[in-house]
Amino acid sequence: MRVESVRGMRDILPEEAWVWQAVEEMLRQVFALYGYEEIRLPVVERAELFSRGVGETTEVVHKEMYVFPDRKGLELALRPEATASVVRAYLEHGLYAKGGVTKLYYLGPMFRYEKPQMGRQRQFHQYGVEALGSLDPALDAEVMALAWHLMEALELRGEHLLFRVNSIGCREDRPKYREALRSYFAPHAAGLCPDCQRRLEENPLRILDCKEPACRELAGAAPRATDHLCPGCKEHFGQVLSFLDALGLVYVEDPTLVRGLDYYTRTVFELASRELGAQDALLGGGRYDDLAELLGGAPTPGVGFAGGMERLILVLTGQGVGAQERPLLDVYVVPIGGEAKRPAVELLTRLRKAGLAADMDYVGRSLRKMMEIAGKRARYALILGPDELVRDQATVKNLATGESQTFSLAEVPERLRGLAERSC
RNA sequence: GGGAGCGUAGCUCAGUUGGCAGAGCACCGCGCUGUGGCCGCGGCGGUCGCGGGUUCAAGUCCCGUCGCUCCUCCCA
Repeated sequence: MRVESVRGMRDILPEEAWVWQAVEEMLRQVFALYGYEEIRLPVVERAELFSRGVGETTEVVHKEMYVFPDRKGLELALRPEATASVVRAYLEHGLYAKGGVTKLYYLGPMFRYEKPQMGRQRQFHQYGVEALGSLDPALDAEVMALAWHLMEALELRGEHLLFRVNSIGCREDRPKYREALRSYFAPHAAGLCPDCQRRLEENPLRILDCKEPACRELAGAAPRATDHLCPGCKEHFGQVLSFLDALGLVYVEDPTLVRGLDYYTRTVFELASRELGAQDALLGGGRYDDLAELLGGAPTPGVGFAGGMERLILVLTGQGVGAQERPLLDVYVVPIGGEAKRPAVELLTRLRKAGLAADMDYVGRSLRKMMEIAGKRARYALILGPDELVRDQATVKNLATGESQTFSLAEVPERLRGLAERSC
């Protein structure tokens, strides 16, 4: 049988890849507006980075991570997310030594062993930002504003987007809140779904975002994380919300919002789209003030988020982005007869050196066919036949208007550049 | 991990109670090597996902398997 790609890992073909490039370009521009610089991280890390950072008991780590030993038996993992790597790199290279807030962004593939479906692949791609070194609630709000700015820059229609925010407190608050949840749910344990009965012991916070109707109903009246915050966390959350208001950001406070990664503290948020079906989270993030310590570094607060490229592009194409024309060639060179081949090849090179995107046929297509290809792919056809050659000329045809002009071979690249610039 | 549906040409899909493998689009050629879009004619293109089974005969029925899609789950 023919060798095929691995389940959950797909190719992004040119017809789609150019949309990715355009989106990535837009993301980079907006990141730069907020003072973020790119960091490029390895795709493979020590498995320990994630079991310590993201949490041994999280689904992402203990059920979905690609783990394998290298040839010397070192436990490695394909990264399931990038925040732990960013913090690892921050500590490893002493980026804190520069003082102030370190703002980093990344783009790249992540890996999780899940059942693939629409908007969920085993190799998927995330864009994300991390701001390290400040506890300031204004920074939480700024990170969220940046996320919203991205959506606006990409012209995502706001009515399909919902920003949810919550605070899950610090490491002192969390055990207390967990206990509060346990004692609330314990008497109703029989009414919970089997998963949640297990969660009651392991991680009662996750009962809150269970979608089982019975669990949801119970969760509705459950104690709220925001009622179990220490004074410091309460103050912080209040400040975050007031900065969000000041920035004019529309959001919903959602006391059931809990994230699946253990490193989150205080602020957590999520941006969902109604256009995505079951996998509706476009991006998610929050604060992770203990992560640096979990990884053996000095205490360093941080906030950030990560978004899924595939889902972003799904929403964008759903809104008709990418339906317009792909970038065209400037020129398609059409030689007529064998004599013209050599000058055509030479001319191609000169066109390209002049900065014009140019191509020609290499499979021996008929003149008519070459013109047809030119009409589809290029703005101009450059016809080079015996008639032109005797005069050292070429015919340039504007494929949108059908008009032709004749130029001397020597000046063709220059003249075409002039035409191409005017028509842009 | 649990549940459901679907896999036929590059793409979108027909294919009757089991009886010769089809269409449209795309691609290539010709009409028309001196000019693309329209039209006409012709052509290329298939391990019917894969492997078994039932049958005189399987795209069609049965079992398994892989893949995709949806729900659940998880999250980006």
